[in-house]
Amino acid sequence: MSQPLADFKVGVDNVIFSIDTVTNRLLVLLVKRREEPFLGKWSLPGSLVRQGESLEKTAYRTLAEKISVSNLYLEQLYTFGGPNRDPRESPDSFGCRYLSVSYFALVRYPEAKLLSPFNQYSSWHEVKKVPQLAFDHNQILNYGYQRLRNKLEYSPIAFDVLPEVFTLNDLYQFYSTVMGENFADYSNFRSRLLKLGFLLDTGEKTSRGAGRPATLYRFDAEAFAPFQDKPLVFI
Amino acid sequence: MSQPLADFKVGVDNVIFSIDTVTNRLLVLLVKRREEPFLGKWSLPGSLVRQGESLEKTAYRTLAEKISVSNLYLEQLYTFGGPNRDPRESPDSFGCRYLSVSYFALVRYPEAKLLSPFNQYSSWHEVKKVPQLAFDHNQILNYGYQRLRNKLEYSPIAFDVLPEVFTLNDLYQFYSTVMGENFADYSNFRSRLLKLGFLLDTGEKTSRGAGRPATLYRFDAEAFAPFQDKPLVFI
DNA sequence: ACAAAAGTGTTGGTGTTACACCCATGG
DNA sequence: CCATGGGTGTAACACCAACACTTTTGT
Repeated sequence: MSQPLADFKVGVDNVIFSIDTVTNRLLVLLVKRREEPFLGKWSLPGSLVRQGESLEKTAYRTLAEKISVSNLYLEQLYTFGGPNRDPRESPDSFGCRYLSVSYFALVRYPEAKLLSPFNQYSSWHEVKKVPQLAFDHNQILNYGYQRLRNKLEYSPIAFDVLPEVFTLNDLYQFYSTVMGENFADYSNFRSRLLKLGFLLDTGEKTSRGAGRPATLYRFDAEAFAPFQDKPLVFI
Repeated sequence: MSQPLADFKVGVDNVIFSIDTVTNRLLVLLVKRREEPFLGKWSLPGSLVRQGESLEKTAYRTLAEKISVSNLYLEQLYTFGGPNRDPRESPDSFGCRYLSVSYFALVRYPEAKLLSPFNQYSSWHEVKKVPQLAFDHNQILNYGYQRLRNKLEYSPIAFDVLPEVFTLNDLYQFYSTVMGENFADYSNFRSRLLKLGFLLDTGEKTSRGAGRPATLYRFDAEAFAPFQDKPLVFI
């Protein structure tokens, strides 16, 4: 205990993803900073942890302040806490460190309406075209993007965010939007997922414009259980 | 900013694994607590973050205080920070929260000698037989164990901790000690790894007692590159 | 010679890729 | 009747599990 300990303020920064299934774009929610440092720059939505509040609760609150969410997936990402990641922690500001516990979220796009008081300052950005962000937020975003792709390959998080019933094409669009160009061919994606057996045929069909009507499926969480941590699809 | 913010002390807890290749046991380093709370209980080695010190640096320092390490793998695991995880944070202790950023380490066993001043209070424990630990450390340990198995399947971390040159049997023992009973058969493990082509035959042989001498191999980091994030072995 | 350790091969089955093909509907 | 989107099938190939087998050493 010879060395002085660091004092910390702990904040939560959220990487909130959403998939616009109409234009097939992967989006991330950013807010424009209204104070120094980095005034006017885009940044990840974040907030400091309050008394008696768990980290996850802080993450959820931050999210709920920006958008109205009904369905989402949320998990911790990484903790960034090196000295000098925040310009405010210069020696004359009491040597206080800013620790950022980052969370990763996936929300249902059509329902994730931006709340009005923040409309001017927060908006969805296409992940491929995000500008330079405040602090080390570009790094956090990249880390989150990687995690998103991993999760999609191994976990059923897509079903947390797709409608109750969906077509196999919806699912395929969703996956290929996130995974990028060199994703598997539709017919193989299809047969692989159906063989796994956790997609229930509802019997209902839906017709979108021309073409044969598509079968609507439903995700069966119980039937999925055996596939925990096993890859669902390949690239 | 209506609600009061939480004050934090930030510590790092390490899950330090090691494989005893002689007895084929997976070990974790624990220290016996010498102060309240949980006086006398075993716990993960941890330390509070000092001024100007990065989280990773703290993790490394904590590790170096307990054992002399030359070769290791270190990565961040998870941040546990809910209220009430530490009994010290009761309302009469200023409502201060203890945040634990956990790190996961894999060290080379034969060289990881315990440093003398701590000998009485720290020791290696077989992972299968760890007692009840202080705080939420059992939870952290389990989380680390899961990560270890994942990492072994997807990353070449075994080679950070095996000697420069090793036999395929050494490698197999290493893997099956961590992965458990139902791990692949030796001959299949062998042919799979050799086919991948990042193990260089050194031409040298080694003889251990009776039996045919084993070829010594070396890990080739460059040849490994294409296999980033792809599974190396199967269960 | 024999046991022990190292290393090779075979076989049946399964998964994956890439592609061609059939089905149902709207205009 | 044809373009469009939905859905099925298949041949070639790579891979994996299990297990039997050969080779090389120490005693």
